[in-house]
Amino acid sequence: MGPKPLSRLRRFQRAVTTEIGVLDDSFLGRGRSLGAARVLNAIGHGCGDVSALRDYLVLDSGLTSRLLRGLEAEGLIVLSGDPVDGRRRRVALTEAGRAEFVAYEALSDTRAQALLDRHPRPEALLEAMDLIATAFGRDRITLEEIDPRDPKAVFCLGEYYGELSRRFARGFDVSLSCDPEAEAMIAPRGAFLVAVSDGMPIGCGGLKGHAGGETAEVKRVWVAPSARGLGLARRLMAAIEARARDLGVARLLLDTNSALPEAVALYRNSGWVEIERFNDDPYPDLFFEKRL
Amino acid sequence: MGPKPLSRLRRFQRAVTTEIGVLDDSFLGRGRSLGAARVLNAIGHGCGDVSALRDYLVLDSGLTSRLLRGLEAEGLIVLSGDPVDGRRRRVALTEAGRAEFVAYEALSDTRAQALLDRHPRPEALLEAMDLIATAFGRDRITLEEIDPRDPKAVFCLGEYYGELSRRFARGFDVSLSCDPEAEAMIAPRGAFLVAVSDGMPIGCGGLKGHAGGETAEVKRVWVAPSARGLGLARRLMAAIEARARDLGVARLLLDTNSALPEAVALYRNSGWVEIERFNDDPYPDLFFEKRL
DNA sequence: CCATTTATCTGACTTTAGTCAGCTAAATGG
DNA sequence: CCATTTAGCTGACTAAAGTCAGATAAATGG
Repeated sequence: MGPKPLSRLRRFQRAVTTEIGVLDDSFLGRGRSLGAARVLNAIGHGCGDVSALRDYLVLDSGLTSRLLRGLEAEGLIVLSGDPVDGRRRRVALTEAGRAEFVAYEALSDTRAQALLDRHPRPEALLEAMDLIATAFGRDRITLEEIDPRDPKAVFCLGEYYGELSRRFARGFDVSLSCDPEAEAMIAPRGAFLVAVSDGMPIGCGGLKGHAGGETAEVKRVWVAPSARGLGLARRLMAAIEARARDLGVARLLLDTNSALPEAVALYRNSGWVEIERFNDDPYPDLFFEKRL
Repeated sequence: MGPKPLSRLRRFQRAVTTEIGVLDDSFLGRGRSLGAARVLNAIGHGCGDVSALRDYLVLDSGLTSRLLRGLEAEGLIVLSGDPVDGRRRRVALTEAGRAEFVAYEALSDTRAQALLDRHPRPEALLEAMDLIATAFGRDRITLEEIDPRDPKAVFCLGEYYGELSRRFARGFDVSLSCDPEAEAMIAPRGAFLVAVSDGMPIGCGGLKGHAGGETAEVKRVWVAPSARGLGLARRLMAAIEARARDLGVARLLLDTNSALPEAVALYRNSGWVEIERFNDDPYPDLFFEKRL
């Protein structure tokens, strides 16, 4: 019998606390206490008001106040009253503060890079890190409707195409497939959704509509390998269907390939019905329909 | 262009510091400071003398002394002089100390279990954790010569057989293969090595010898998926060859299968020469020799 | 308008972590 | 044997983190 799950988790904990602890050290060494550096960093990352800061860093209100006073005295931040609620205070970096923030970022980037450089196969390491980060943050995965030409969307589509060319026996070439024009996947004709976990795009799905059409197509549904098994594809499909209903679509179509059995299984057990081929795209070999 | 390696690493860092921080909290909440709890824990995990403790926890000698004094006053530990070196001091848990240690362990096990339970596919998560823990601790991977019936060896062999049955088109059944008797892989006839990373077995390899024989066979070389790409197989092979030389072996043999191309490539580029079939085991289809 | 709540600030305080110099006793290397 | 090194102990000290009880001013709910 091998190592138990708990002992594996504990081993991971030991490994990570030492290695990742080194990254946290980059908050020291600029003549400021860890607390002050953490506050400066949180502000740099967009914590615009004091109460948000307290919540984020889980600090006592007295302590927060004192740390802010210190940074203010150094000329790194400016505090101002909130125009809406006079009790609240807003906080922003000064020019000097931004410079300090950038210096901290550079420091921890250097250390992070060193950590990656020491490793012979960084890509495998990063994939494992993505999986863990996504798993830990899975309650905070959000779906956002964006332009399909947005960098996040472009990233997802690129990964999607790459995966198809790996999984299809004869590869995949976008230019041979019916690549929908961007306008077809933007409201009011259609929509494009990305799933985002802590700023990182981990899945997508498009609704390709026709002007005023009652029929639309679901296209480009993809979930990052690190996010599989979390029910994200189902959630994306549900969101696309809901959005289609909003846009007045009565009938949804999609085409897919039997080389993607997980996707096919999902369609079959969520109300989709197999139909005859409805286009002459060379890649799909399975066609589905769903009435909304 | 997708997320950069650094931002992926930083995202991992954020995810892990919050989630793993929760596990560290289990060191609080028993009325003792974090430092004292860490010391108690290290002793419970086998830090038998004070200098080892200091090294492990990276503590100042004065601070260590004070923390030990505190635990001693609570009646949780006993200090004694080292019989060999009178300057050193040995430390052990008392009955009460062991009870406290167990209570801490139970606390963090509960939290760790909760973390695993929240996840829909714990096995994928644990595999990613193993990969990261092994990668971070790769400078501390040790090779140990053990009895092939030791639980660590048995675990590795089980994983090895499982992998063969997955990779061979017609599966793998140990009973049909020439399973070496344990004595053949124990000195002076042979040897069995395991690679250990922070207590976890992550690879193995056996040297199967004949009594007083000049020829021996390399068997059961396996590296855990989480440890691949670190050059561990090469290191194991080198250690087995060195051990073979020590035992007076002049010629090494091994059989393998073309379904394991990484292994075959390793043999070919490290001095092994392909030869004719030398046994009637049904599984191998490639045979190698190396003169020492 | 008034009582209550909320966000922030201040001063006084404690605990913890960690440093440093100096001490003792044992071991080590000629 | 003696000078030096090493392991551990102690006391004095500092910095950081965190707690707590008010104080103040603005918002909120009748």
